[in-house]
Amino acid sequence: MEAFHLLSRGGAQFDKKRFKKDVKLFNISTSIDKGKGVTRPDDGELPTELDFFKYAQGGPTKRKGIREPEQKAKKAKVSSEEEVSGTSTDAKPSTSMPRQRVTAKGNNVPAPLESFQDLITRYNVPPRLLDNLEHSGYLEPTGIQVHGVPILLEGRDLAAISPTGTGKTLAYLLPIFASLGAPASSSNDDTSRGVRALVLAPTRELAHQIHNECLKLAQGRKWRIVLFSKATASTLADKNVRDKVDIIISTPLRMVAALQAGNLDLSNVRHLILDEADRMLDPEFLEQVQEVTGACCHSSVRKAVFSATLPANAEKIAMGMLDDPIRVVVGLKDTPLPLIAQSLTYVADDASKLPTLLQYLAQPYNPPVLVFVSTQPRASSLAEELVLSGVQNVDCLHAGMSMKEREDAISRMRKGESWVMVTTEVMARGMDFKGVREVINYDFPQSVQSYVHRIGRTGRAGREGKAVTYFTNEDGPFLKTIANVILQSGSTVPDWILKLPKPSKMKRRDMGKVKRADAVNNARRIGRSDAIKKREMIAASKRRKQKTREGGSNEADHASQKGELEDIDAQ
DNA sequence: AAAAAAC
Repeated sequence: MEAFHLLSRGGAQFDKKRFKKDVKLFNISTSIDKGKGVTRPDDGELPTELDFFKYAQGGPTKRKGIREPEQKAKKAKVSSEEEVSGTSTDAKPSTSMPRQRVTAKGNNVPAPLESFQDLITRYNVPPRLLDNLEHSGYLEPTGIQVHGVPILLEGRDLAAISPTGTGKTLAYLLPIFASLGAPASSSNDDTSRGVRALVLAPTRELAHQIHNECLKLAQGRKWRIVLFSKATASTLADKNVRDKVDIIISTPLRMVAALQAGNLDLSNVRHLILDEADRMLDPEFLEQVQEVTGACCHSSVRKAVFSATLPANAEKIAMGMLDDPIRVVVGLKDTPLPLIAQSLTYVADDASKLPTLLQYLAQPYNPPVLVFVSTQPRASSLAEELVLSGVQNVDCLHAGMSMKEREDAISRMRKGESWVMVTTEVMARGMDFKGVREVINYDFPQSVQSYVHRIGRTGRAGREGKAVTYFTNEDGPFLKTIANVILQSGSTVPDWILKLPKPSKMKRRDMGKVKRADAVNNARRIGRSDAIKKREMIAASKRRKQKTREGGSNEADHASQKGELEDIDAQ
């Protein structure tokens, strides 16, 4: 009984506090938005359509990964395939979201929603749920909600691909709430006993955020919605407590631990959601996820995967998990939103990054800024350097910190007390800080997926955003790939970057070898012209080629780089 | 390709 109290009390209290905070933040940022929106009314209309056609017709910068799915959809005019053009959403009066092309592929695709009111007329959804939507500021369904919600409500499996900040969470929570039925605590019916919905996410912060969203939308209902943690997991050892839980939000490993301890029964789960699906299907997570999905053994469990990115290998695994799935794609897969203004900044080498960032922060900027680095130590030390350099309200968040420190950092972020947040991949996915207008990739992202998710922390819910990515000579091999992604989503990149050799033909240099931390050179480099940057990058790419031909040693590489850099400096 | 995150 005590355990039971701990469980429900924790949830309820947190709910109210969070709810108020979120509402405040939300109101402030929307009012700012309206002002901005007026000055640029056409935003969001141009880029989406233009870009699709540019690449569908095979422009000079076409990319295989983007063209393929679109072409397939056109070639195979099978009756079971349905293409929904943007026109279905065009009819709507006014949405804060930019219009995006939607394709829904699969057997008997349910008709999209016209509005949230449709939920009452078509699916008998309790009006209270719609009230909660309205109170939370959700007035018009987004593309993924319009298409995804009916699919889930009609009990179909779904693979949903929709850009960052386009309302995926609501798209899967709404159907869960609409079809969950009576709370387990007030029911003797076996079918509504115990956990009936499970949402898996890759980080605790994201699980936490999803949980808050749940509490907001489920207000007035007596469902027990549990954010799985060490404390809550242990309370579930009591079967009486366990049977009264309706929804669990968790990271995979926590679930695995509880399953193995025998403290968890997932045999009545009817809704299973993988958020950030491609991340969850990464080799390191896959086994854990499979163990959890395996434990969801009810014959009528419906599964859905959601992400803004879904590389081919992840999609294959996902589709294998789903039963007669419908695949919905909003916008272009693996592509950032056009309303994020993206740019690349050349910084020559690692030592040049800090002065560049300090210079940036010395000018007026839009806090909070999210700064992404590649490792935990780099996050800590950069944050420290910024503080020492006199930058105000610097925060740091990575998974090496204690849970308390992590929670505090998030809370400062939510309250707007953080101006510069230095972080790792832990924050790259799913986190929704409505105020974030700028993202800086201090360290070059390690994949297109990472890039798309990182910069997707801004430009959320129809707002504009700005993303800057630093690149060094060492980042050359992946520069063109990211440049193409930028181009594809409506931003521009310097011509000379697009003329770099193909990434596939370059071999990545061994890292950590040549670190020229010459402060004088660094200071000079920051102000260099494009022409010089171009020379340096091409020289770097030549060195890489030569090195792969020779299979060269460290010293040889060092010497040749030094020589070439000195040549350039001399001019 | 590679670090991060998951407990």
